[in-house]
Amino acid sequence: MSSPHNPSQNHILAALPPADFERLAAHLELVPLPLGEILYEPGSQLQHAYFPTTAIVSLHYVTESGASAETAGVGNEGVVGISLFMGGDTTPSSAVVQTAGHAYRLERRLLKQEFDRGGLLHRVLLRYTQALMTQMNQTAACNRHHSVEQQLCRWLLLTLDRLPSNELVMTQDLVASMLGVRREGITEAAGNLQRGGLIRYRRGHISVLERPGLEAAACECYAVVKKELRRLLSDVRYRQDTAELVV
Amino acid sequence: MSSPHNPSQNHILAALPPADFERLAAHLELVPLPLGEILYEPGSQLQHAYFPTTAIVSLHYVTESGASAETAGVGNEGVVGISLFMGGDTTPSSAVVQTAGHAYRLERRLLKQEFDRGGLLHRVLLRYTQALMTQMNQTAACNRHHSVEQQLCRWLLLTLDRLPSNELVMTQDLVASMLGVRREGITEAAGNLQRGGLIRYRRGHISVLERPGLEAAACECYAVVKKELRRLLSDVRYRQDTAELVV
DNA sequence: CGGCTTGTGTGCGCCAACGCACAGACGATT
DNA sequence: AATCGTCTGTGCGTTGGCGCACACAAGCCG
Repeated sequence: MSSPHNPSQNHILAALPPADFERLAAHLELVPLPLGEILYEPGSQLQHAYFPTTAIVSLHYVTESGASAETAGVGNEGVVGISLFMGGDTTPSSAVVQTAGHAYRLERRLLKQEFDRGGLLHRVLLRYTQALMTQMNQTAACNRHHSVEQQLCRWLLLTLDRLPSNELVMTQDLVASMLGVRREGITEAAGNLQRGGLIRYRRGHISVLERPGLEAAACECYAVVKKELRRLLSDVRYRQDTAELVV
Repeated sequence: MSSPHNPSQNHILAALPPADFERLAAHLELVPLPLGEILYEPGSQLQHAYFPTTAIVSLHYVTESGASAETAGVGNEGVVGISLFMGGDTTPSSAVVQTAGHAYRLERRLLKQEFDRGGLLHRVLLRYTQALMTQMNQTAACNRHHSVEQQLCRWLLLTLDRLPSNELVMTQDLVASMLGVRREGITEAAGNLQRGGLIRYRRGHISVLERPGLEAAACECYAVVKKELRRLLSDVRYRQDTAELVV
């Protein structure tokens, strides 16, 4: 009887105490996020914050010469639109849907209002923002010092952690543009991983076969980001995810 | 009669309305920050927030293999210790003094207290944090796509903007470790810039001769960061910097 | 003034990643 | 079942940055 969608699928929303949650729930609007949809671009004034449930959004910067690089990703653990409550309203970066799915969105004014109440949402959003900073930090260091293959592993793991299955729908070309490297570089790195039995892929589908192996092949950055996310969001209360699968 | 030091030399403190400022002023402690001093490291629990006046602090991450990379810098425009009010208390990165000087420090509890009042400090700190994120973002993209020489220019400009003079005391070795590149890479890039008449250096001293030229040689990242800093902190009121030079 | 520490210049060989070009292979479509 | 667009494999030559080794120079200090 219930929809397969539920705001509690997003960890931030799930962390709210019932009172706060109910106050927001009425204003949360479920929206589909198709692959490639742009949530915001450098100049644009963001109108909503997005709390992904099944979608994954990539935050990245596009250089003047057209090259791009992801600096962080956002899935059901977070929210897109930090700048709304941080006070800047916009950012020089962009947000693009990397994996199609759904998100609940909340109008800018309502988010601000709730944030300014200073309740748990305030606390959780700031902690999440810090986790996001860790991700950016780590991406910066990773871009400087780690190989494409290591970075691919890191990225696959981070993406996987935001998905229910162990398969992601993603062409090598797309992955390359996320990491800001050549498509051929991904072909080669992914080939190595496949030969090693860690992953398997075919035309736009990548599945992870042996997770521990992937973790070993990844640089430390994955673990650092993961650990920090857990640390920062663990002591907030989590609402049971009561979404029943509709069959 | 007055000390050459004044909390208003820090832009964040200077932005506070008199009432808030006075409340804090009594608890601000002027501390010298010698080159190389470590304000925090990955595991450590930070006890104070630091508001630099003349010092510059480098936020960076050290990889398992010992390589390091700066992800952002903090001078008199900002504050070291974001995690104190963001709620995480620590971070996986480090903060090291890059240019010796002074800072005012504020005890953790007092900072939190004032932050939680929800006054202007709250607002300014969050906006500053967003600016800091922009810096990290940009560093990530820059590390991926821009040349060592471009990055050197960006870094020189950002550092210069935090100093009163046009000379910085800094060995090439140190610059290299900031950018996470080889010392020889800096020698070469700096040599080019010197031949082009943009800078001049001698054993640990770098002076900028032609700023516009440097800006032209830098990648866009400098301008993006600078513009965002201005945008985010411009509409807050600034106390006059009344520090009189003591002769 | 001479010596020593500490920066800086330079010349290798090396390698990861790049840019380009094209062949092949998959799988959806009709 | 044939077709065609899209995705993937591979093979170049090129290059920016790395790692190492060592020569030299600047300036502090006795």
